[in-house]
Amino acid sequence: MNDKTNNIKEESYSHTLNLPQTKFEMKANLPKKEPVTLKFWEDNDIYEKMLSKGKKKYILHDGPPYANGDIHLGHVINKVLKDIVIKYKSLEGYATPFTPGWDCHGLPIELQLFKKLKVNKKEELDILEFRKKAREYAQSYVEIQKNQLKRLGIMANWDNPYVTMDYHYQSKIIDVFKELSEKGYIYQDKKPVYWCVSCETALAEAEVEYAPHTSNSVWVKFPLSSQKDKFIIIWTTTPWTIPANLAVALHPDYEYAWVDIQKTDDRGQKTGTWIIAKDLVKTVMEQLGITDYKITKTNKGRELEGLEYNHPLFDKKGKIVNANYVSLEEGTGCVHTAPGHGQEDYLTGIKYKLPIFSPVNEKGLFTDEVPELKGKHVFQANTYIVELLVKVELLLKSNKLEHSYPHCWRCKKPVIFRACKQWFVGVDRKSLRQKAIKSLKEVRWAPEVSINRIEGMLKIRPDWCLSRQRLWGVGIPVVYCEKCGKEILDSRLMENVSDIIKKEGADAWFGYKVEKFLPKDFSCPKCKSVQGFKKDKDILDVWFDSGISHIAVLKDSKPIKNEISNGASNLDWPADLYLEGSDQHRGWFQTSLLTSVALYDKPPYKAVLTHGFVVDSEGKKMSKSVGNVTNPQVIVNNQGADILRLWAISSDWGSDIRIGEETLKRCIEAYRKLRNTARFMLGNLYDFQYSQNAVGQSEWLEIDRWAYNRCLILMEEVKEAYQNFHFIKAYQAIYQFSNVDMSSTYLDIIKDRLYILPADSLGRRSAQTVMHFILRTLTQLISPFMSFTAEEIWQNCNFEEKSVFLTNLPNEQKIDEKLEQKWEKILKLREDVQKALEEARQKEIIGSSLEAEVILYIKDSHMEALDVSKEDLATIFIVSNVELEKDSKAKEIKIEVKKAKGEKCARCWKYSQEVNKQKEFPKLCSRCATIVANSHR
RNA sequence: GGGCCUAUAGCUCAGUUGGCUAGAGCGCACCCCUGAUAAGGGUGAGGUGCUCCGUUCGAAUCGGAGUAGGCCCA
Repeated sequence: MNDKTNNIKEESYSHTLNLPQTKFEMKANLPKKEPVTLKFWEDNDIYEKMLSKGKKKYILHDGPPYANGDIHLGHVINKVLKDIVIKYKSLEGYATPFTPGWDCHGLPIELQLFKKLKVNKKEELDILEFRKKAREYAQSYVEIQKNQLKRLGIMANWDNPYVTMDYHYQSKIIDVFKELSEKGYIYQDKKPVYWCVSCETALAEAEVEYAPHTSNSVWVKFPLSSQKDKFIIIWTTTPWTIPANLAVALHPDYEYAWVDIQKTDDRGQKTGTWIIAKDLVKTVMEQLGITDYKITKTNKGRELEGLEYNHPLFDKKGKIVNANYVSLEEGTGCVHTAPGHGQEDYLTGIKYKLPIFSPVNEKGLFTDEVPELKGKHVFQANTYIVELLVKVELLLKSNKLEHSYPHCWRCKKPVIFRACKQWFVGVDRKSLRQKAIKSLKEVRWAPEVSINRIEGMLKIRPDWCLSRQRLWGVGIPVVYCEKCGKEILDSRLMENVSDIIKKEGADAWFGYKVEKFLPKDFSCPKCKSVQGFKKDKDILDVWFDSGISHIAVLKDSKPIKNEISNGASNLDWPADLYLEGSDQHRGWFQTSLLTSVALYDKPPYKAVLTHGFVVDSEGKKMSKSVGNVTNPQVIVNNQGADILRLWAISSDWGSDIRIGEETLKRCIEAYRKLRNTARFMLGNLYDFQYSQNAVGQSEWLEIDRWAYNRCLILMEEVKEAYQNFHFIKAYQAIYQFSNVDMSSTYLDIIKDRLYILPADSLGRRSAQTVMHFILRTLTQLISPFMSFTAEEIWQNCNFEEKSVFLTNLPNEQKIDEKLEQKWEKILKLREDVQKALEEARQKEIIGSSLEAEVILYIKDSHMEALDVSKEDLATIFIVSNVELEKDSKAKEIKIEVKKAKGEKCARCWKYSQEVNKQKEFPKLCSRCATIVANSHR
């Protein structure tokens, strides 16, 4: 060892400093650490204990995701936002029992199973066997999704979620159906559905696929009733629906022409005056090969509304109606309307109170409602109807047309629209619609404009069709009299059904014979028959299942691990908050509202928050085919759940939420910054025990009081942001506090005190006391979103409570406005000084700021206003010396930067003229010399 | 096609009732530090405020038209 290295060793005073020490690693390694934290929460029942700390309750009612598939980012944003609300409310001292749910019945699961089991016709199935498999399938996804959600750090009543296929829940569904029925909301009517005549089954939208199909397209004259030789001309590709024609729809705003056909052809068919949309006259005439015609007048569609015509085939009348969906893309602008055979036709039928006429049975054969065609198959009937039309001289033209047409996904045969009897909730019964709309005002909507959306939808929504011709769901508890066909809504019967389902599940309805459910002395209310009843075969719409969750879950809640949570886990009705994606305006928000207003006259929620959808970095929706889907599991496994949670809170839920590479990069950077700031504080608290080392507030140094004050201000900001559901604002405030107020200002300034001063000195303990408070508060404030990391911080510091989630935010303290104002000025001055320092650095006068001496030339009047000693200013600027000079010419303050006098102290690195002037520690300034000397004794 | 909504720096967001050269943090560039070190500090450069038209003394902010995108319908 030569002299030089020996010297350096002697000159190094690092070992005499209080440098930070912590086991809290800089590198997060979240994918590895998070599971450990999860286990900690689980082993210590942290969630259950968390519930027991508050008396006031805050109920966020979970909207049930569908039990199929893996968790995607939509689930993530939704559940993380919920978790943030809950954890924050808990910090405020509320008990926040949160019971997650799953929607388990319904078509998607059926379809998955059909694929898996290679089933062709559902009639081939043993229904109970199938339902058993469906239950297993749903259960398996409940477990899969539950684990994925748990992994995200969502705290909830995971051991006892609500699943809509629970026997208890299923029986509740029947109970609500019964209550609605008793109040007169439930009725039966017909409605068209896709129907495969080959499979003899109703098909859902998702079971229909479009394929080319050749149809008979026909142009037909419908004679007006009151005016001779005047006709309205329709065009259709499904002649077989003409027998069910009840109306012809015109667009109210389009011009319709009365066209005189001049030339009489051989068959005498192309004569008279025809009504056709004006813009289509030319096209239609060309299609029909007519050259000689004249438009005599025109009318708006709305002016023709109500005109009557004679049905072309049968002795009945139809009328002209208006509909906005009428287009001029093809046909004549006059749309043949058969309410029993089309979705739009149906709605028009409802609007004009037309019967939903559908004279076709399940095999596709005409019924005796049309005697002329009885027994004929609809597809074969096409030709026959064309012949009939020719016979009555009303057919203008017929040809083959290939177009896209719905086909059955299983047998690949073309499907038809056929009206079936279905059960409905009458939205206009007992003013339900008006009451529901009125009740919207009692709810706090976030964002506020979302009330427009649900109100708009509520205003135009049709009656709620509850029947689904499916297998996997809760049966409709209704029977029919076989003798007279009467449908029977009977409360006693429904009670029986509910009781049995509660014990055995909804399979019972399908498994037992009808007699099992009939009450004593049951008879048909119409024909008084006492035997011969059959069950309704349909199941309830799954939206009904989830729409009653506020009843099944909130009104009828089951406590969890009661001995720990002290009963606080019981839920309350109505919920404080519903929080779902914006698609639920049509879905769950609405179905929940309707059931609630119908039964209890008020909404099931006090507030509703609607968030946008997750889209890619360009704002486009994610889709497998485009290949822009981000998989949350990948992020969790590579970066950690806290990164995703950070992304969730740093996004504005009010509109679409973007995610992309850069977004995630920014989240990771932000995460590191927050983590490191916390790490620094942890490291500097290694020798601090609050009970032994804390300094009373009155003894704190001023800058410590400032930092404390800033932290109080932050809490206020965060609190207000949360009250407004403005999570991102809370996050940004926290982040900036950590970054600006702490990392680059306060922590940088107090390093000197922390490192240099004796461990137990007032200056150091004062800083630590405040830092302890700030770290504690900051950790609490990030815990709703950076839950894993917050817990990790907590476990690395000697705070009293077992977990950050068992704490409350500190009581409200008075904010020192005066101090804040004063320091605003000081920090502005600091900024200016830093600019001056940078200039000096560019000129190579200084490198580190401690190499500088700063001279402030201050106008006389400002001298007192500054109210800080030059020693404090030097500390605040992190320079070696500050001199204050009065200067009457200075505008306010002029800043000059010089190379600091003296030499660098080997210990504190400040420049001082005292260095090299002492015997014992020549390389040190007097402050350090004293400290080192004392520590040697 | 209809209803509702969104559009401010590379990213995430602020911008009260229309009013000073449109802000913040991050990122980026450059510099410093090497006792928070795969860290920390400083300075700086970035914006046709989606486009066009209009109201106004004055518009990111109000009105109209359009473009792009989202959700829900059709």
